[in-house]
Amino acid sequence: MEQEHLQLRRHIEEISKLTEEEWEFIASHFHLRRLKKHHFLVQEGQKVDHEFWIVKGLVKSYAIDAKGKEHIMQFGMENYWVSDYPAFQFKREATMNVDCLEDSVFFSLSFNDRETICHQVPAMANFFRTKSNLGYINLQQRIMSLLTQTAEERYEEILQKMPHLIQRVPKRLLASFLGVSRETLSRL
Amino acid sequence: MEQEHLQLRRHIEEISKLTEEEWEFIASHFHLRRLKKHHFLVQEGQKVDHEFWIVKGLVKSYAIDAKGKEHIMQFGMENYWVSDYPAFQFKREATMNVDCLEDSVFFSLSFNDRETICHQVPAMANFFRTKSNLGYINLQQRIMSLLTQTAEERYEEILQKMPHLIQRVPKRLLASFLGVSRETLSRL
DNA sequence: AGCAAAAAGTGATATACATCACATCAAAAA
DNA sequence: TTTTTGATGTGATGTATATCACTTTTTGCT
Repeated sequence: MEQEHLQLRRHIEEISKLTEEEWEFIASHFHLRRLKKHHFLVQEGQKVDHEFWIVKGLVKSYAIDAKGKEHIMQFGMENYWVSDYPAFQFKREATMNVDCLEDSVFFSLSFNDRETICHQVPAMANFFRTKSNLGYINLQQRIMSLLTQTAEERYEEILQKMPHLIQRVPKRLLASFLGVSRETLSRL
Repeated sequence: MEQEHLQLRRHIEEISKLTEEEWEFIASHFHLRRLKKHHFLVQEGQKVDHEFWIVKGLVKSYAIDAKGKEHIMQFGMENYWVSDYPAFQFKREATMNVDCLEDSVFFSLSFNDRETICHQVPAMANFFRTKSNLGYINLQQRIMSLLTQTAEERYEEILQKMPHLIQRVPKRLLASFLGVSRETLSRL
């Protein structure tokens, strides 16, 4: 089995153990893709049929507001799941973009294939359930930090909690993720 | 079958159909509870063994910051799921509170029972998976609104999208949910 | 290496919003 | 009903952060 598939299997089995048969079935629905820096996994206005799991590299998902300003929803690095989830879930056109900050390798999984997998392999329903729960908790914490903390406190916290990410991301984008202007961030 | 259980079954079957046998098994793990206004479902510092599904009434989940200010994570009304999810998931002590804004009736479900249900009844793993996905999307949208919109825009939006909720919640709490001071909200 | 483009730093100024203080009004409790 | 408590409104003032304009530094191309 190739390196990338092994990595995916390990990621899943951290939460749900699989039989060989289940794994074969699951793996057959994931498709390996590669994109260079600056290329898009999801583009605003287009259909979003897939979610993505990053094998290697770094992407960002973000929306552009009325004034043309970019607001970052998520950074996706190794072993992260990314998409424009509202569009993915409701089969609508993307309102977000997802593009590569680094040359990236990732698996893509279609909505229908994910549903098939979850209904055929109960362990996978539980895997995605758990992942979604953890993502939910993560977003709750981000909301709390937006409600309770100053720009400076949020910056300090992310420096502590995601030191590896920080080194791969320009401060301009970090500022956007934290909801601060790049000038203010630069003065902290 | 009592009214409350019927309501719960309908709620689940909007997403996943159940056999009679499955339903009986599931229902046996939910416990009906009642609390008056101002009483707590979850209290900061205590263990959080349960999540709750509101049958009737209204609750809020919130954290208190260093300065004693209350920040609302969520309002939970009829058919909403509520808990201190970080504490619930990781079996830690609550950092949030959940209390009743109105006299309330709700089901409680323990973490272990939820896991049991999800592993015994695959349809329920898919039910909770879907619910969690929808919750995740909801939180993403809230984050985007915190990053991109002014206090006024956020207020207008919630007035439009949740008119029924607005009428049951004092503006003071709405302000806290939106991340604005009550004085500012009053001037919008 | 040499040049263009992007990132980061910094001063001056503007502004959305918070905070404080107090008045009014409505609703629950005694 | 009277009293108390909580909710709401509003002025005066303060402050964190945005915005604009420009410079310096770093990175990526050719």
